[in-house]
Order: sequence, then structure tokens, then C-alpha cells
Amino acid sequence: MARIVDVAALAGVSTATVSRVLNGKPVRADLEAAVRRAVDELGYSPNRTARSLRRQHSEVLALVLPDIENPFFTSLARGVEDVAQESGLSVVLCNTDEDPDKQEQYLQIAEDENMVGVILAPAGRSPLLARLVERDRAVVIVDRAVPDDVDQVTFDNLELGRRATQSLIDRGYTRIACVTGPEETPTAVARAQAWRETLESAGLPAPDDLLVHANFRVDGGQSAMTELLELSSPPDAVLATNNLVGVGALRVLAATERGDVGLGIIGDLPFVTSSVDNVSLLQLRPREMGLTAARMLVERIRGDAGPARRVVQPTLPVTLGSPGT
Amino acid sequence: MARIVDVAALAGVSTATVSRVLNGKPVRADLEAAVRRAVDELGYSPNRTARSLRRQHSEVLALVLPDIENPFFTSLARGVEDVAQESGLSVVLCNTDEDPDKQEQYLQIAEDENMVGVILAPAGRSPLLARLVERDRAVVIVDRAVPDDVDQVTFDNLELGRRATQSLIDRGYTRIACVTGPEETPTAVARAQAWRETLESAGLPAPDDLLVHANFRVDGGQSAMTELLELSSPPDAVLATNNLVGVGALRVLAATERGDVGLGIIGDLPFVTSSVDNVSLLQLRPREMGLTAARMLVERIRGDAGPARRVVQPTLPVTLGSPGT
DNA sequence: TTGTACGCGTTATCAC
DNA sequence: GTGATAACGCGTACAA
Repeated sequence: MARIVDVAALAGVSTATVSRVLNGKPVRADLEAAVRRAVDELGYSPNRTARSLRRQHSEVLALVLPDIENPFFTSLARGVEDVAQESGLSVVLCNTDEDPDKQEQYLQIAEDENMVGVILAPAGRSPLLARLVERDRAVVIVDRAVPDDVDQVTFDNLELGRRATQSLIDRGYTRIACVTGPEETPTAVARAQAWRETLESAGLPAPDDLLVHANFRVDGGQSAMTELLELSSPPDAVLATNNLVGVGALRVLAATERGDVGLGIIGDLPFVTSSVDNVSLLQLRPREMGLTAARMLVERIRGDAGPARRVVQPTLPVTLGSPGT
Repeated sequence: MARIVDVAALAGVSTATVSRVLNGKPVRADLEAAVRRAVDELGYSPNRTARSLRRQHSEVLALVLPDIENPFFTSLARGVEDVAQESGLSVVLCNTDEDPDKQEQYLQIAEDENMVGVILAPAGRSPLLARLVERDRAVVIVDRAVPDDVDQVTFDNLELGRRATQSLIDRGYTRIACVTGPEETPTAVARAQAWRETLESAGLPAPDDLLVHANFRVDGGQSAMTELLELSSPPDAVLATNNLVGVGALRVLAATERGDVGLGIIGDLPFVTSSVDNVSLLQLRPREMGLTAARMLVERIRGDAGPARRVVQPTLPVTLGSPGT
């Protein structure tokens, strides 16, 4: 592989001049031309490892996500990637599997590799995160709020829970259950809390047996839904607080032909195949969240040193039966 | 951040000894203990950029995929990641968007960052790939075969096309259409070719207007399906040669309530919500493909210098109505 | 403006 | 088995 000294030799200049040309610093026109010619001729491109070592940071950002197979997060990743691409950054996608230990590993790697920044959808508390923040590394938190003093892009989960629940109430259901995620997941807890409050405000019952904490995946939604339908006094409608739980719920309803049971879903269903004319859908726009987070990160990288910002994504109105595109 | 010299100083040894301890080379027991104590005390972890520069390769592998939002590829990615994790490697996920230029960019980055290896699902021809192979970099191709002399893990696309088509024939359909991907995508072409051959062997018609080249995404499947249903002599069954096209087709059938139209899908439907009892499904096991590819890559990294291997994933039997888990 | 020379943090070579 | 030191390839003071 050609190195900077080769280019310098061929162009008849010093390595410093080559470096300056490559980094857009002022250089006499004829020398610059000679350098560019040499670069082309050798097919030279700078060794990014050496550059990172010297600059103390790479052109790579870490995107640390709890579940890379969830379309919510891949959409978010797509948004991050598009902004990164524009800004000349590459993205390392890391899958924590909701495991705080894996998360720490990846954050450690991000630091050891001198990555330029981190976008993190946190799974549990992270001591390392606090350290990164303290050292002024560029960090943006997405989806799940943390107490730390960092840039964050989140949803208004209470509002999401309220709107989705209210939509089911408005549609005339009176015994509305809720399937949400694990108690460790703050978004799951907040949405469920909103479900309870909204029902109670409407004078409807919100008994404990109508609230199921499942995992936030398809199988969780399926088993929770099955369980609910088998209650002695089953619900006439169900709120699924994330996309995959919603898929699981839809599957059970399709399999048992219980089209009479109302359904509300917080989240997008990119690959849904059944008709959902009858489902209250609350879209989240994860791609926008990724775009926003990445733009905030890029600003920080560019040197913005303002106080930590907390951006709350606007809550969309509930729609009936328009699945995510 | 603590550096290796700090550890050496605290432990009262040279940096060389610290390095040896960290890399599992023989060191006197008491010195080793001192080093480990110092490492713990300082919370030291080696700077991977410096290590990469010195070793001429990093601990990162590039996984270059055409569409990160397609569950087929995220599943594959998941498989790769699991093996990588075991082997102490991190994965950089790169999305080419089916764009050969982006693909070249990412391969160039992989080289410039001294990444230890590349797993690539190719979009179009790649001159850079040839160079990587020539220089004996660890490379494994997945999903779409290339002529180059590289390790490859692919499907038997002809066999897939045959089995899926035959299943529809066996179910009694006689006018069977095919929705496949772009002509640039070799898997799409091969599966369509098998469709044609299988129909002709069975004495059934395979006219050109029953073969639609769509994009390999949901909207492609939707518009192709709509188009087919509007033909003056429409098909009584349709073969969708990938998962997303299959989703698009299912959506159209659900929306138009054309349950009478037979459907065969090559690929898994992780998030399908409708009942698919009536659909011929041919699962592909992308996760296994990822596992296999990553294992092959790791072997190469470990020094295996044998001739290029071409692994063909076993073709599974067609099933009726068991969506991917 | 240009060139020289050092340093980024680690590993590997070489003497001891 | 251990320690000093020279690389790895680049960017940037500093001197010219």
C-alpha cells in the first residue's frame, strides 16, 4: 500500500505538504497539483489508523442498540447512517441484546478505538457512560432517557400511552388491557403508567391482571395476548406498547379469528401483512429520531460545547389502519 | 487515560513486560501479578488504535450489506455478530443501499482502517474486492455469488426456485406468475430462471408477462402483485422470490381479499401478522449463513491459507404456513 | 509557504 | 525472561 512518503517522493515535496493538501490547508498551486497527480497515480488513500492515532479520534461513530433485529432500531440506524454518510463518518453498529454487560463492553471498545462519538439506546445503567460524558466525549442518548447530563432524543412516553389508550376508549371499548415491556425498560413502564391513568380518568377499570409485562418481542406479545384472552373476564381491547408486541398480538388475533378484540399499537409495523383497518396505530418515526440524534452528535463533534439538550420527538396523532411504509 | 507506560511504572517493570502479560506471553509469575494489579488499579485498557497501527490490522470486521432494513440481512448480521463476539471481534455494519459506489467506499474504508476482514453481500461488480482478494485479505462473500476466487456462502438458487415453483404446481395451480428482483441481482435471476424451467418441465405456460422484475422490497412486491392481478388473464398463483416481495404480495392479497390466489415465498417472514396457512414457504436460515460465513472468516484470520471454499447452504423443504419465528 | 523532526501508544526485535 | 528501542503512518510544532 502506498504511504504518504511515496506520494511525497513522487511529487517531489515533503510529507508535510502532502498532508496539508489532503487536509485542505493552503499550499502553492503547482505543488498542490503535483501532489494530486501523485495521489491519483499511486491510488493513495491515507491510513486511517495512523491518522486516528495522531488525531486522537477516528472518523467512526458507535451506534449501540439493544436489538438490531427490531425494525424500530434498524430504521433508527438507517437515519443515523444517512447523516453520518453526509458528514464523512462511518457507523459501527453494536448489538447489546439488552445486556448491560455487553453494553459496557461496546462502550469500552468505542473508547479504546478512539471513536469520535457514541449514539446509545441504553439498556440499564452504565457507569462507563457517565465517564464518557464527564470526559466530554460526544454522546447522544436515544429512545430511553437517562438521568445523566447528556444530549438526549426521546419520546413523550406518557403522551404516547395516553393517546393510544384514549383512542381505544373513543372507539367504545371499556375493558382495555395493556401489554408492555419489562419493568427495567423505562419506556415500557411510562407507557403502561399512562394507560392506567387514562383509564382511571375515564372512570374505567385498570386492574392488575389486565397489565402484562412481557418481553418487548414478538413471542412476548403472543404469549401475553394468549394469556389475556384466557382470563375469566377477558379484555375487549388491548394496548400493545411497542411494535413487536403488537405483531405478536396481531398474530394471536389472526390465528384465533378474534377480530372483535380491539387493538392499539405504539410503534410502526413495517412488514405487517394483514389488514389493520381496525387497529389504532401510533407511529414513532424512528428514522427521524436517528437523523436528529446524528445531527446533534455531528454538531458536538464540530465543537459545539453548549449545555446538554433534551429533544422530545413530536407525538403524532393516532391513525386507523395505515401501517408504516 | 492510562497508557501502557503508566502501568509499567506502577508495576515497576518495562512496557515490554506489560505488553507480554496482556498478550499472554510467558512472564515471571510475580511480575505478572504486579502488572495485573497495576492494570486493575488504573483501570487500564489498551488503546486499540495504536495496537492496530502496530499490528497492521484491527480487531474489527466489516459486514457490508445491501439493505440493513431487510430482516434477511439483519438476521444474517446477527449470526455474524454472535460468532464475532465469541472470537473477540467487533463488527462494523455498512449499508450499501444496493449502490456499487457506496460499496466501493466502504471496502476502501475497510482497507484504510486495517480491518481484519470483510464479509460482503455484493451489489454489482467490485474492482476493489478483486484487489483485496489478491492481497490475501480475509474476505467472505455471502448470499450472492461472484466469479472471483474467494470464500463464498450462497444458496442453491436454482433449487430454491424449483422447489417453490413445484410446490405451487403440486397444489394444483396452473397459471403461475413470478415476481423477482432486478436483473442485476443474480439470486433474483436464477430463481426466476428456475421458475420458468420448472413450469416448462411440467408442461405449463411461462409467458413473459407473468414474470415481473420488481425491486426486492415491499413496495416492489405490492406494485408487481397489483399489476399481475390486473392482467387480462391473471395468474392463479404467484411465486415471490424474496421475503419483502412476499410481504408486498401478501398485503395486496389481504387488501383485495383474493385469498383464492396461491402464493409461494422464498425467504422468511419474521413479522408477518396474517395467517399463512395457505402459503408455500421456503425458509432460508440467514442466521446460519451469517454463522457459517463468520466462522470461515475467523479461520482465515487465524491463518488458514487453503484454497477458496464455496459453501452452499442446504435447501430446506417447502412448508405450508409456518412463518419464521 | 515549506520542510524537518517529533510524538501519538503499542508491539516486536534485539541484546542482555 | 526481561528491558531498551525502533518501528507502524500520519499530523503538526517549530524552524527556516
